Amino acid sequence: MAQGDLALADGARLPEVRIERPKNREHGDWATNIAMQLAKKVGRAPRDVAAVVRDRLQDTAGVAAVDVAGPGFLNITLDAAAAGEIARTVVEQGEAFGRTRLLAGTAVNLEFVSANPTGPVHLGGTRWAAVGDSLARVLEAQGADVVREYYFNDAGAQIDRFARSLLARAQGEPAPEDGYGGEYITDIAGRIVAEDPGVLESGDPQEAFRAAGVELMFAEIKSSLHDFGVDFDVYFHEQSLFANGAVEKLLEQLKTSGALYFADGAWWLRSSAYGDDKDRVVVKSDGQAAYIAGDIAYFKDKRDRGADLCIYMLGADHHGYVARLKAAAAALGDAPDRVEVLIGQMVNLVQDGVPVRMSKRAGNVVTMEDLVEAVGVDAARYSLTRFSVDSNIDIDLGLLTRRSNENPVFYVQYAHARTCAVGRNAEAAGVARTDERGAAVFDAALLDHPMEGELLAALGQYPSVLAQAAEFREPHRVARHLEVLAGTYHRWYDVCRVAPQGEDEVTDLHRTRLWLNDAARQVLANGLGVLGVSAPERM
RNA sequence: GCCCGCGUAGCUCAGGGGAUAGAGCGUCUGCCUCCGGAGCAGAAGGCCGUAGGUUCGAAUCCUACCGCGGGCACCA
Repeated sequence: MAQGDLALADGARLPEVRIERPKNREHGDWATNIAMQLAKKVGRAPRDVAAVVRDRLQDTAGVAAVDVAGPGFLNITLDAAAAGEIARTVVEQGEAFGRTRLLAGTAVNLEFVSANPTGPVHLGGTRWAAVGDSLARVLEAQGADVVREYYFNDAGAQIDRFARSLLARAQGEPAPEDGYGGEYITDIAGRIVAEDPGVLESGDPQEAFRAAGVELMFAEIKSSLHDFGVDFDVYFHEQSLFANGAVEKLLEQLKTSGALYFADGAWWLRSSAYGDDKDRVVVKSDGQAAYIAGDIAYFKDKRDRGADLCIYMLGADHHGYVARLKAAAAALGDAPDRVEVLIGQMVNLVQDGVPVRMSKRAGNVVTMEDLVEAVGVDAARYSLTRFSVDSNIDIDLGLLTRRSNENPVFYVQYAHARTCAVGRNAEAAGVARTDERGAAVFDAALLDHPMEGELLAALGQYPSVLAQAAEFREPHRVARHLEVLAGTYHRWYDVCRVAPQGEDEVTDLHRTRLWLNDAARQVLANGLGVLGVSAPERM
């Protein structure tokens, strides 16, 4: 074996080479742990392997240094010119920077919110609205075709309770014991009577209140979602599944195909094969379809409409559904990974440190509109999206209503506003990204200040952050990176001027730094766009 | 009892096998002659719930236990 050669041991396979933007700037522009992974396979010490790779890499164009560090990491540092190119790339790609075609051709059906039309969207639903819409944007940024879907649950017993509650209020009686008692019930009942004064004397007043009430509630939900920046492509009515006989037809098909089995007078789905603690009844012994029958039919409908992947976002109180939905897919002969269920934890409301109970029935509901009124759409969406959905979160209403700048959305938005201010000032001082003839003036090698290196690195990390957010279905990663980027930008602003001071001459350094400033503005804007939060030019 | 999630700085939370575990808020000390001080620099603050295991390497993966939150219908 010649000096510097590496030979794999018999039967050993080459590991995947992964090279990434290191978290710590002292570890260069790019880093890889390949030497540590290879060490055993080639029978040499990790640092020795790293040294061999280093010798091969260090003459590569644009590479300033390759260092072996720690237990055997390879840290690659680019020269200023190569590292600085990212600024030009960002500006030239504009809104496209960070987007890929990784999921091109994949049709995703993303179902979220799906709150019952028995009341306004509450805080939990508001979290899914913010996170779900952002996830849709994250997936679209990777090229996926996303259908945002809202399952409108208008066929169940809770709607009967809703109708009876409305009727009772209209007659001046208290809400029934199992009904809904919020103020909005009185409000809606009043609107129904105002619109149709004879409704109480009609043949079937409860049915009249049901139809009109659902209609009004639905319109209200749609409108508050729209004001929240969330517009669904499909509002799917549960009732439509039963109305056209799709469920019955499907059930017959499943009975004969062997997907269901008959026992104790009922038809069962073998959901226990998919992690459920027991099998579930699909057709009750009285011949009626159970709720899950609708789920199966609904899933089939989504697939028939072309969805390759069906993502359901559900609250933690529905986690028991995961196995059932997977089983539903299997009953139709689909692979269980056609179904993905994202379980999000609860949002708790705290007022001055004391938990507030949220209950539609009790009427002390905190709604999407309440939150927006208190803090605005941007702060509401951002503060709900910056957390992993795996975490229970406490929202202190007192804090939010105080409009304190504890909310990081201000920090990020301010960074964006500042990039715009710097751009305006640069223009006033005669600094442009181009010369008099309109040709680009960009000399990446001039961006050699350590803070510029950090800012360039933060910009360079954005595409992989976005890709990871899509892969793990975690839009909060984008928000967190924007906070890092905003901090880096503020520090850069502090030490590197774009506009010349006083009567100083405009140089290529100023022009080149304007590219960097504008690149930061672009990435902040792109990231905020993914979160559905505005990027103000002034605040 | 069984199932899901969580447990990281005083508080709220990042961290999806790597290097010295991070941010914001809060506390303390500094920085306004010049692109927005809604900013910046620095300090203090951690047995990453506990105990084992896998690995060259674990906050991260596995097991058990403890604590917190949420579930467990031939309801919808």
